[in-house]
Amino acid sequence: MTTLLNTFEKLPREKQIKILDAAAEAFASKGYYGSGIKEICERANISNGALYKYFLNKEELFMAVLDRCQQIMVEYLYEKHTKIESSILHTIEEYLKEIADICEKFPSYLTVYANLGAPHMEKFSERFSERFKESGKYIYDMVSEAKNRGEVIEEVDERALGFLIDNQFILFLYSMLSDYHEKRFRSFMTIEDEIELTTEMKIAFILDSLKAFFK
Amino acid sequence: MTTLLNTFEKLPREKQIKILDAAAEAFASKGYYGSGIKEICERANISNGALYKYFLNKEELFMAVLDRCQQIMVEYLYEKHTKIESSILHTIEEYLKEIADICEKFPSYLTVYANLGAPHMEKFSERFSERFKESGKYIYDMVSEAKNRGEVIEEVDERALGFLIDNQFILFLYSMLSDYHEKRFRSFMTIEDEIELTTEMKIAFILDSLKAFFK
Amino acid sequence: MTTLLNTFEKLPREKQIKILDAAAEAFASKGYYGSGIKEICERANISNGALYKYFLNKEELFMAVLDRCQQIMVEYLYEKHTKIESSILHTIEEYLKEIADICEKFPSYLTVYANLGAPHMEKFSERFSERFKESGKYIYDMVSEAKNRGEVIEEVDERALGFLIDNQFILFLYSMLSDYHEKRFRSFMTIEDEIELTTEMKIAFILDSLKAFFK
Amino acid sequence: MTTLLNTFEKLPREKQIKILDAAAEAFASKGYYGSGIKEICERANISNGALYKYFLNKEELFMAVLDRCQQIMVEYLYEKHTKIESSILHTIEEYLKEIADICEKFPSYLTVYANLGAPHMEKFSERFSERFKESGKYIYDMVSEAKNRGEVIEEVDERALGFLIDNQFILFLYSMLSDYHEKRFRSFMTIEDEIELTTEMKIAFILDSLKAFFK
DNA sequence: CATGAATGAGTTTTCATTCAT
DNA sequence: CATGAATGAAAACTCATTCAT
Repeated sequence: MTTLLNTFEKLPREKQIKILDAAAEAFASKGYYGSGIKEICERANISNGALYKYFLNKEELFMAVLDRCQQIMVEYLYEKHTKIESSILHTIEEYLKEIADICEKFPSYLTVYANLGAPHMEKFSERFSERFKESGKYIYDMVSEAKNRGEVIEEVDERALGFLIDNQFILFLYSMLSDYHEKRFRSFMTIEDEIELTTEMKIAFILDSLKAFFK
Repeated sequence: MTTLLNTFEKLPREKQIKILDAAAEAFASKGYYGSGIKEICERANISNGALYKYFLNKEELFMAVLDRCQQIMVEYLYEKHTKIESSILHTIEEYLKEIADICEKFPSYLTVYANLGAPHMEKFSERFSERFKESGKYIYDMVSEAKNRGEVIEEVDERALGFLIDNQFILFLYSMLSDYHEKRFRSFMTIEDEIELTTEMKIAFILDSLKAFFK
Repeated sequence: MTTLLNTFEKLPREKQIKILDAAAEAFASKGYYGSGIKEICERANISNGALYKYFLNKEELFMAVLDRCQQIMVEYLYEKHTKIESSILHTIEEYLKEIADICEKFPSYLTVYANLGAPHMEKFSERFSERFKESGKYIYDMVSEAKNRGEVIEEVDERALGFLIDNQFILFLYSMLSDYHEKRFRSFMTIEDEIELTTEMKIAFILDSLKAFFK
Repeated sequence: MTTLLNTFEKLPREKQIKILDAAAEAFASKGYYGSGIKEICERANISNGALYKYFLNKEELFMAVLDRCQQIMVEYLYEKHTKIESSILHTIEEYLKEIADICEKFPSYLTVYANLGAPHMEKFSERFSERFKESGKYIYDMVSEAKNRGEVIEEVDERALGFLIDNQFILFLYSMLSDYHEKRFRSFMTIEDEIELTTEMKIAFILDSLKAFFK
């Protein structure tokens, strides 16, 4: 009488999280196809069969992880920024800090989410296309309102600036999660491998790159 | 006395390319773990055993594909731009066109390359860390020289601007290869799904976002 | 002081039947190995655990279904024919009609029963070997009495005729339950696939094949 | 370039037979769903993977076994009887002997074939429906010709007699393969369990049951 | 060298059975 | 007693890799 997902939903939240965490960790570190059900179950300390009571198959488990990704991003990123009260540069800084924060708190989920951009993940990423419109709208509004408040230089189109800012966000996010993008960051900042590259430094660097847009 | 060439290198270049193309197509569309040796051999019209004569294993084959990625990028992207003769905005435009061009010519290789950023590809991406320094340097130089020519506004740091421009390049590249990033682009440009989004429109949009930096 | 009834026997007869019906349907349509406990429980509207309170395991459940098969056959087939009052040909006709009847009333049980003949069911069919003697005896008696009444031609051995008649019964039964045997029937009657083959036609055909034995 | 079945067809006939034999034995003794691929491979002395090179899946393997069943029956049963030269009773006797013969030579295949009549095997038996027409035709012709030669009593319809004879054949076949039907046979012959029931005895019994039809 | 059949450990998934609540 | 979540061995099937020809 109950759907399969309900079996999972009936679990204590703590256990749900443990399972999703285990899956997210696996998917983040080995990718979808590289991760095995067995390993995930071991990490989550549940039996092989239990997982298939909770989820119809591996795909559904992955989807559940993606749902939690979105949940996390909404809860920690978007909901915190419903009101833009201070200057846009400050807002951007706050936003970057927030990104850094959730990347530290939920690296696996964010990684899984970030990897959706790969072409062979199209099958999974489709369900997220709606999110872009929201995200795009959010940044556009931020810029638009700032322009109304006279904070933004006249010469630039709000949408184009929004896109540019979002690109900075995205690649900052990537740099928090992948060595590859971290190295790219270092390279532009001309920081040697031995020297530590702190989040603050990265944020300052990004803000620096953007300040020409604001009065 | 030549260096001891391995069996793959002894093949006629044409056949080498055919094999690498087949592999790149598979890896691009299905990812590393999702691609099977059998399928690649069939696409390349060689026998299963032959592949293992040419490459030690799947990993080595993937590495060879990555090497060709780099080769392509050097040949088509970097070597074409050793001299910066015209205005920086024009140079950027040319560069974006070039990116669009190689994405159309070698979508699979570029896709494979683009996906290296995923954390579970770290094992493979390490060998490319050197490239960033070059790439970073190249863009930095471009900006630096433009600044010397007085094309760039004073307020912005060359490295930060270089990073920002490179971010635009990267996400433009991604948008050429993945639906996911294409949709993100559309979302910011507020273009409906039904309307075609041409490369020219994207390039114009990016240039628009950057022009505030240049006099 | 009653005998120690097991839990199943303590259930209201109605519920017992519901469970056995569910099991019989599953076993008939998917075979013993193809049927799942879960599905049976769902059909019977009982919990998974309950079934294991009633039966030691799947095998015992199957045995219980077989017992009900036998019960049904005794009740509907054998008990109805304790007295042979009319002519043997008429008795045979009545018998065939009875077979058709219970096949329509209890197709699942009859199917399960019919499939016991398969060698991989030997494990289960052993407990029925006794039944043959009864059944054989019954038919033998029928023929024997008819012979005494002078209805049967002299040249034929009662036992051999009994066997032959029983074979007709059995394959008629099979034809009521399985498409395969139905098709065989059609083939001999040279009836096209499109034309309906009624039970009456089959019975008439069988009687026709037997009438040479009777005066 | 080659279809999957061809991989199997390329094997030396001996090995093909060994694999099909192993499969037939398993399917005969445990049924389709009760038989495991692993066990079959072990019996055939091939690896698990090899089997999947030869056959797309378990179903295809089963089909191949069925094909061999048919092959055997055609080769040993039908082809031997293209001409009916002697008296029909003698022909029937020969035919029964032949059945006994192939049952002894290929018990597994015959068993698999015999079990196709079970309703849950409908999925597989469909492809054999054509065979009935042939088989029916064959027996009908045999009876028909005998009638023309004046061997058959007038009162009986050829088709009905054909059906009756075929029923005897089928249940004789079953009795060679399954204990269950063997016991049924015994019961009608009133032979004790301890006494051996030879094939000759069974054949004689059947012939006895049929002789009333022939002059 | 090239071939492609063979291997077998590994994958995802199922399911009879158990057991805490 | 009843429940249904949990178990884990076993199923069908895959695939990177090897090796006889």
